[in-house]
Amino acid sequence: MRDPANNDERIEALRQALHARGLVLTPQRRAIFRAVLDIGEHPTADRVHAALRRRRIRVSRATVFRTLEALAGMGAITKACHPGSSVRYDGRTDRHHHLVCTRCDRIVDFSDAKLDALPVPDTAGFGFRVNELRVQLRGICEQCREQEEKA
Amino acid sequence: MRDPANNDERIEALRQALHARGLVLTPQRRAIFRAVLDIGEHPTADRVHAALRRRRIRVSRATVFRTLEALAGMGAITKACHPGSSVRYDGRTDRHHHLVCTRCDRIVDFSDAKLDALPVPDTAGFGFRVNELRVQLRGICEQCREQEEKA
DNA sequence: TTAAGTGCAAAAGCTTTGCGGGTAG
DNA sequence: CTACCCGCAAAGCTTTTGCACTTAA
Repeated sequence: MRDPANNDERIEALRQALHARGLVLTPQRRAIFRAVLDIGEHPTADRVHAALRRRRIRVSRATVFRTLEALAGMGAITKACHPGSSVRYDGRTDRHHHLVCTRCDRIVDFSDAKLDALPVPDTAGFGFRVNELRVQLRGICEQCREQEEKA
Repeated sequence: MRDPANNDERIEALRQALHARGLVLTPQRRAIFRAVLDIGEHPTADRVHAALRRRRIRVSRATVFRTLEALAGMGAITKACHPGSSVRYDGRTDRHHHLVCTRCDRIVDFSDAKLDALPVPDTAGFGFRVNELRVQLRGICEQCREQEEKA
């Protein structure tokens, strides 16, 4: 997600998606969206807010929460599944998979052609309309392992 | 998780796991553990606390939070990955998979032999020690779809 | 005696909501 | 004018922490 040309495309797509709903791409929305794409690491709302402040972009916390929720609602970004206690947003909307550290809740993207080719299993009877299949590899990340060794 | 004989086995296993760490299976810990197993639906700490109160079992909120965290830490239960904003616990520790509703954060277990047989992809270079592979099917649950149709 | 365990209440962290003022069509 | 939009502050959740008291080895 550090391809600036692609980011421009996605911002343009966002503008259109907003417009289709009678909404506007404000400077705040643009900045919040860009921040999620730039940070990459499945940030929390608070992390996005902090990143914006560091860049001297003034946006209120409430607007960050509202906007991230709205962007996720219209599919411009997604919510990442995680074992922790605050919502994590994901700039990627394409099919991909996650390594999840069960110690520190870190989430790292990875891709795997075989996994991408997996057919969605039959889950009729559960009443779900399934939109996508994602694989999670749960484990312990390098940093947590190092910390563990000290103790 | 509604097999009472199995629950008894698991409580006995928990007693031993605690004992191995110099800890004790107190009435509170037993009740909290049983509640997670009985509820089944990947409850939050607060949901466990409410369930216990409904059964007239008095346990403080702090103890519920502390205990669930400890049980997860020693592997007696797990944390479920979810897109929401509060920790979800899972009584199951065996390999299984989840349907996740991206609208209401409902989590439903499902099993699939083919998925269980999936080899863990090569993720050398990420520094993770991977312990398990889980598949998530993200979508919209029946209740949310019905609600959607009304609107 | 000592360490573990719990409840309570306060603190801390995360998220939503209500409202007032601003702004663009 | 009328929505939309944002910031602010308050309210509402969720989770952790400090402390006092109890209990069991």
